[in-house]
Amino acid sequence: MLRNSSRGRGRPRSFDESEALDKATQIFWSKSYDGVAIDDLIAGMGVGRQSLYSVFGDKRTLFLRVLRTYAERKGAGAAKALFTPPALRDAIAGFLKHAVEVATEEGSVRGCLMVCVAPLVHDAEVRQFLKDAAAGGVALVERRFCDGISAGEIPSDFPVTTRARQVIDLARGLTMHAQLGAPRKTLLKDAEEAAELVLLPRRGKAPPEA
Amino acid sequence: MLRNSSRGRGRPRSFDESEALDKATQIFWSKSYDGVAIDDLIAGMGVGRQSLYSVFGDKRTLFLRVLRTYAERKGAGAAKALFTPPALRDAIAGFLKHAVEVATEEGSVRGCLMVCVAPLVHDAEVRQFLKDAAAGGVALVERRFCDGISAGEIPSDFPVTTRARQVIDLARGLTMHAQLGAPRKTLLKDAEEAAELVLLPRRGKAPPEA
DNA sequence: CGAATTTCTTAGCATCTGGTCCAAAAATCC
DNA sequence: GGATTTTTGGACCAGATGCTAAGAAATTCG
Repeated sequence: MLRNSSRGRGRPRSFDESEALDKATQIFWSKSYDGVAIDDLIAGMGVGRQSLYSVFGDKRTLFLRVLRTYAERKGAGAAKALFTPPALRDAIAGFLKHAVEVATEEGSVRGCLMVCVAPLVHDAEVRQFLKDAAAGGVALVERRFCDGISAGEIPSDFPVTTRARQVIDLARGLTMHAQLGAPRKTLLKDAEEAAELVLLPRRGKAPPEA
Repeated sequence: MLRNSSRGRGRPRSFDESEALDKATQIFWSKSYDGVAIDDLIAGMGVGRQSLYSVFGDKRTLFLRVLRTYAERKGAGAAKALFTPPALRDAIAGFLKHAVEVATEEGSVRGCLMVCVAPLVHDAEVRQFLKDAAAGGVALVERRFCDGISAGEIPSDFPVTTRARQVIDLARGLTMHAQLGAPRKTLLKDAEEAAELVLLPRRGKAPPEA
């Protein structure tokens, strides 16, 4: 019953746990929870049925773990894209472009687990996770806006929370377009335009000097 | 084999076709294609199994019909919200608010069939339909922007296509928030703010006089 | 009324679903 | 080598799945 994570007494595993998890991610991503049969997972992950259940638990548990891992990774990438560039404008554009790049990666599935798949999993825990993740994303962008205010790149009355939410919405929109098959090139341009939009000063304010 | 749509020779129908279709819409909407079993439809639509198949075809066909009907209705509502108000700003705000209202209607399911459910139906025809519908939505908003240019409400270099796409993206974002449980009041405010954002003049241009 | 036509009801089918059981295999510890 | 521990592979299960078949019921036409 116990796990043989690294070295134990029993028979060694014939698969790599995190590798199998990545495979599972792709499977859920491409077939969307309900469309995935256990047999799909077995075939795609290279794990026997019994091993799957004893290592990852049942389907729902596995999906939750996949979702958490995915979110963690994506969150890290987003944060990097957001806080690395010194200029606010590059940061926001980079954030949106990052979303596009992830959603249009070659060899992977189009779209995004959290935008296109998870929202309609009929499960309270999944829903709560998504809420929290969305709030986290907004908070991240908001923080970056605040940094921009400190740096004098945007006026101090910039509606940081509202605009942060809008950035997330636009990112979602881009991701959905990606899933529907829009070409990466177009989407990257849209991302730039979205960044430009969301950085516009409020009505009645003069634009800041670059 | 033939249909007894209004008056014919055989036994009369015991259900109203379009009423049953509305029920089906609600069912798909709340349980998302894969989650719907034929028995759910039978129970929810008040139609016998055999009748369901002979009148509506199989599950996929029924869903497609539901989707088309839904889209038609929603498109009409959106056009009305968009072209009724004389002021451009009210039109855009109204469009977004309309989306929110539909997505948060009491007694109905939260969200939107076309935003939250259909995107992950793994079917070429459905996907094409969604693409076309999205393009149609963008075109509608774009046309309204053009009217706004004619009326002198926005400058003639206003990026109508880009902004139209962004309006649709923001509407989608609002809808997804609705599905995740955001209160209508908040969403309506967000819709106003989104309208404001998307009507901002481009950088370097002075705002137009009201 | 009887023939024709259409819909309704019940039963059933083959397949797939998520999940469990159990014995064999492969490693370590003594 | 033998006991112990863990993973593996396959058989298996009860229930749900989408869909079809066959006959009874309800209506119109002659």
